[in-house]
Amino acid sequence: MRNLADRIEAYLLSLVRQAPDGVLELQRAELAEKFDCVPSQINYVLATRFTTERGFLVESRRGGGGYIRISRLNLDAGDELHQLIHRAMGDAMSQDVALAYITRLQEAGLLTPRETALMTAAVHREVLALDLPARDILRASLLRAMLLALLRLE
Amino acid sequence: MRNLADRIEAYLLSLVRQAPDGVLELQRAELAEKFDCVPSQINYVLATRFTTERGFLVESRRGGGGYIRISRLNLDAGDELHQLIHRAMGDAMSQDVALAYITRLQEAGLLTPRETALMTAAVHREVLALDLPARDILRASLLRAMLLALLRLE
DNA sequence: ACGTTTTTGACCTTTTTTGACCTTCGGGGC
DNA sequence: GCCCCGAAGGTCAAAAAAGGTCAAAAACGT
Repeated sequence: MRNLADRIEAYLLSLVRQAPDGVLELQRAELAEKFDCVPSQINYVLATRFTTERGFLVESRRGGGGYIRISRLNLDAGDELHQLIHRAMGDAMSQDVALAYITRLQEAGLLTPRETALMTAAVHREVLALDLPARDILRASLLRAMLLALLRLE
Repeated sequence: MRNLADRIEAYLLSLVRQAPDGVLELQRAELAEKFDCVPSQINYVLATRFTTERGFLVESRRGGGGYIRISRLNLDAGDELHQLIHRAMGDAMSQDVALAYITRLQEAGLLTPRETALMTAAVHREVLALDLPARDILRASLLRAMLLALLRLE
């Protein structure tokens, strides 16, 4: 295989596939050791290959007993959400647009009334008290994170 | 399990759950002995895991016949939610404290798993990408807005 | 030759573990 | 009653154990 990053990707991919619940946990230093590379190479692979766009979730913890966890998102179920998050949504969003998305998701039966209320409240401009270019960026980040969280539960 | 602190936490948690009235009493030295660690490790676990935000009260007594007592506080009525929003919640909140509250509300049956996931995601520091005094203020405002929104639906 | 992707390394942050030293309480002896 | 002693538990900071970030250098593709 061509390069280190690709080899590490292939290795991790095979481990994730083998994992019964699609969840893989490992130590960064150990993996770096195995491939005889610097630890930050692992971060590079994770950042470029195991993105949410490709259907992965990466979490980690520092300190004694730290780890990196890679899980596969269950994509079939929430495909509509996934599309929305990665294609339609830009990295800045006005309140109106955000509310329109939320409403649409509720109408599609993807959000309960309580969930809709929650998200609607979160996205309001008085809550996100920032000046304007920043506020719209924060709103997009917030909405994306919340939708991603739902995707992860499927 | 990954590390000592997590193992001790799990052990204590299981004992507290088993205790009929949610009160557990133990000797620090004995527990340290059981896990083969220094006694102050126990204090570390208590300080980081059995906090009031997570719904625990820890008391202790020194000297002969000394002990450590862990009790679970309960958060039942929606009335508690009011309290949380108006009083307990200052105008700035760290991620840890926010997560602790959200977890407690879920445990009290006031939030569904999806609502918990939504709020948990919203409150994360990578999502709220601001510098520090501002981030904690925004987080408090966001959490308050989301909880109020749920309260209004009742 | 130029832009893009990969590789590397220096430096940073978070979390846990450990140990030296301190405080409080109860009981015995005076 | 007062003092001392041993039996608890408490505090704090250093060391250790992870993982993260960022930008420069190298390699690659066209």
